[in-house]
Amino acid sequence: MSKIIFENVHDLDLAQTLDCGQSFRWSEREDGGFSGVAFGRSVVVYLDGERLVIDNAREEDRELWSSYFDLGLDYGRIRESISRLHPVLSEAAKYAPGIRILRQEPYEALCTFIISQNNNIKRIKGIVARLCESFGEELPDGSYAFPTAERMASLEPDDYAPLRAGFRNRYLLDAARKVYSGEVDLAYCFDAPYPDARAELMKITGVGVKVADCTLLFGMHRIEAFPIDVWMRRAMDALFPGMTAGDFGEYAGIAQQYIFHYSRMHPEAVKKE
DNA sequence: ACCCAGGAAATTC
DNA sequence: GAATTTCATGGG
Repeated sequence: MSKIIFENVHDLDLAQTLDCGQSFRWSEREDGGFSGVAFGRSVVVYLDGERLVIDNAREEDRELWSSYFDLGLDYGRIRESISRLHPVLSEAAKYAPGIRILRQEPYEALCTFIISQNNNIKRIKGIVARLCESFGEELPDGSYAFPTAERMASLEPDDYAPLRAGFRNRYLLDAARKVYSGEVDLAYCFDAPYPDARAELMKITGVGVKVADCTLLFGMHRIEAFPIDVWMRRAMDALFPGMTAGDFGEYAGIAQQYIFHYSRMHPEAVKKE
């Protein structure tokens, strides 16, 4: 195992990106790095100036990690572009300029955002951790991969009880079975027209518009997606009255992340009364 | 005891 | 059909 190093990395802040509610599998270490698992690889990542270091990684996975952190996209340019759309959006973008949209595993994004509904980030992380420890493959360092749809589809509803995910248990099972059987085609969602991709995911019980949008944004890198949850609803009402998802352009998903993060950091600015 | 949490299904009007 | 209630669980 060795280090993969990416030079001249801009517009990346690991805390803003890994701890902003798009992924639930990273935890910050004492030394400021983050440890986590993606694509069945357990690594530690940290920033050293403009060098992004992926530790405990294999050199052959260089492209995988470049893709995961979306290093091919110029976020500085995009931020300039969307900042011109609205002055408040410009403020929000300035507040967390290091957010990037990760390219997570589609099935993992699907499951974690099913778990996210009517839930909070701290508890989501706990349920996801128990899901991986219960049904995911154990990795050499003792951590766990995200479970496969095949494994999850083979279980019975009662097997999900230890996750303490409540009413979401049957949603997870339905997602696993439809993905494993091919009834829901995740690969199709990468390139299909947006409404069709969304409809494909909504064939799953427990997947509505918002969970579908999050899955498309964080699992299929459909950055035109603009998920609206309770925080975004408040922000839209308070800061962008009259505007809709379509007004935020082809990079709406990135704008959405700036707004979501800004709203959570400034609850008084968006909460009514 | 009550309210809320990166919602969606089930029920009721 | 649109509006309201319910759904588990845990923390404040």
